[in-house]
Amino acid sequence: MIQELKASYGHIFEEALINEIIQVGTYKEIPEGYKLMDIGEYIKGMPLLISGAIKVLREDNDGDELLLYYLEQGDTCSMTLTCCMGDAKSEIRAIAETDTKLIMVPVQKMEEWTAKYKSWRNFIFNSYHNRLNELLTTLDSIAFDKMDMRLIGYLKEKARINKEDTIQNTHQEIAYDLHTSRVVISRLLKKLEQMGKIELHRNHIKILDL
Amino acid sequence: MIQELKASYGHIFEEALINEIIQVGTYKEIPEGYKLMDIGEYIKGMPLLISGAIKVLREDNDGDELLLYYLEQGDTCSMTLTCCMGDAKSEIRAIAETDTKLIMVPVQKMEEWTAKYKSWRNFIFNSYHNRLNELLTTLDSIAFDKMDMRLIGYLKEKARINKEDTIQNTHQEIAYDLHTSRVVISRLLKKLEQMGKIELHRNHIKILDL
DNA sequence: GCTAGGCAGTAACAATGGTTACATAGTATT
DNA sequence: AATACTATGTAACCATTGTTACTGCCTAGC
Repeated sequence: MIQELKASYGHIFEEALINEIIQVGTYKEIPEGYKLMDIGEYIKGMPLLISGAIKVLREDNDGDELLLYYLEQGDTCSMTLTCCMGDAKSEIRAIAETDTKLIMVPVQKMEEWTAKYKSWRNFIFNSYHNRLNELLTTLDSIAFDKMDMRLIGYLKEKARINKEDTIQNTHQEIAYDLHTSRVVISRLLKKLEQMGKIELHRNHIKILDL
Repeated sequence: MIQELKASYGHIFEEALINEIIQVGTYKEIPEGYKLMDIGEYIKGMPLLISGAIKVLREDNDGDELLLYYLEQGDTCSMTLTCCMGDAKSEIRAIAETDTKLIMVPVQKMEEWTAKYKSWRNFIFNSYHNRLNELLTTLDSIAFDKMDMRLIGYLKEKARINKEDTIQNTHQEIAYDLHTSRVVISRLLKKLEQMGKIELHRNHIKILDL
């Protein structure tokens, strides 16, 4: 844990803070698909991501989902950042996209460290800033783009996150993430294949030239 | 300024902080329609709203707009909150929705006060929290609702913000805010009128029962 | 090999929203 | 009052997306 913490956060946190994290934090390895947080749940701790990726989702009234963004190494969940103020419930669902290593920090420490460590303040403000900007980017694509562009963006981002040029998902799963129907995705994917941009296979999609 | 600051923020900021704000802040009265901030601009100060409302917009590649949310009394612009970290440019446009009174605080103070005052930390974290949640609500309505529901929500919110049951806007202006076309808005408004929910007039809309 | 279940392809159709075009009605300017 | 401008009403049409239904295909389990 100590080595991995230093590798990921050593350059942004001061020595004393690193030591405090080591003392109160718990190292966790999360398997792909594990649900870290659900809507309406109370927030217990804040995760500092060391490796892997977490997908953050929003849910509509019918229980259908919409992918918001991914958290990666060096990120934290900004939704947990306000938990220390009161009994804030989660507005989002978080699921491990890949096997993930992280350190869980008890939320009580957050307020304390914010007063104490400048590097922690910077980290927290940066996190908020990044999350807000990610949300805006997501909102842009939903509000301004048509489904074909959203799909291309989704495939690119997914490939980047998983460090592969193959998307290991069914059309149905993609449809859930983009909040549309399987038929729509199949239709658009077929068009992309005909344009020579991807190759379609059962349960996976090979990206050629997006 | 002092009285108005205390009336709006006296119950959340400690005495010493109020005094600092009085020393370094500048009181401003902003007329309706004034552009406080545009996309790509560097952020100079953070506004603490005393009265009035500010609409916050996002822009697409064609220069068309989309209303994100309103800032009201007790709010601050969370986009400015990260400016102190580096040279962050604004991602949004902010325009006074009504005549607005606010206090501008130089951004350098933010980091200093975050270390020094617990009430300031709470305020900042609360602001981020509220802004994130507002953004999520906006995103929900764009992603999950159809235009008729978005329009109803828009009219309700606009009436609430302006403390009137009359919306002083043309169909074209509403269309801009919702990122759609005037014809679509006219069509839907006419339906709402036929359902007895609103009354249409030139340049304004009377809300009956939304 | 056979079968059941999940996955993908596709057609046909419906619903929603965006576009163009034009008519009409207020309002302001002269 | 004549004119010009802006706001609104509405029809017709198109594009995109969503829905339903049915097909065949692959694969795991028997």
